[in-house]
Amino acid sequence: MSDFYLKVYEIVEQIPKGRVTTYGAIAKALGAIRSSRLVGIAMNNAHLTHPLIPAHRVVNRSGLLTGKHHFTNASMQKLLEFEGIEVIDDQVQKFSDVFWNPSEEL
DNA sequence: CACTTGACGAGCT
DNA sequence: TAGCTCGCCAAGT
Repeated sequence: MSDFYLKVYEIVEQIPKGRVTTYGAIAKALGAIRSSRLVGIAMNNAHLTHPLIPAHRVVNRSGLLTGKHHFTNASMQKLLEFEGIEVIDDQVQKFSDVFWNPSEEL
């Protein structure tokens, strides 16, 4: 397990309830802004090594729920709405309001 | 071992 | 404004 993965999990675990962040923001917080894809890959493995990780709070830069197909049981949208985040058509509403920047607020 | 794919994102055309 | 290209790199075929 690389440090990158561990750091990704560390950050994702700290996303406050009712807030979301982006793959790119996480990558940036780790000092590898161009490796945002790796964050996605990390999330892909996250459910194996860190089953309780709130991956539903991580969306792409436009607030789109691109990873919803990876959620087998509970729908990503349902989880977000349960936390008070408005989601319409896979798009997080008021995205800029609920956005949590790990490099500024961590 | 080589090639493709992908939970991304920024920049260029 | 919309679409294309490239950087990045792990994991699967």
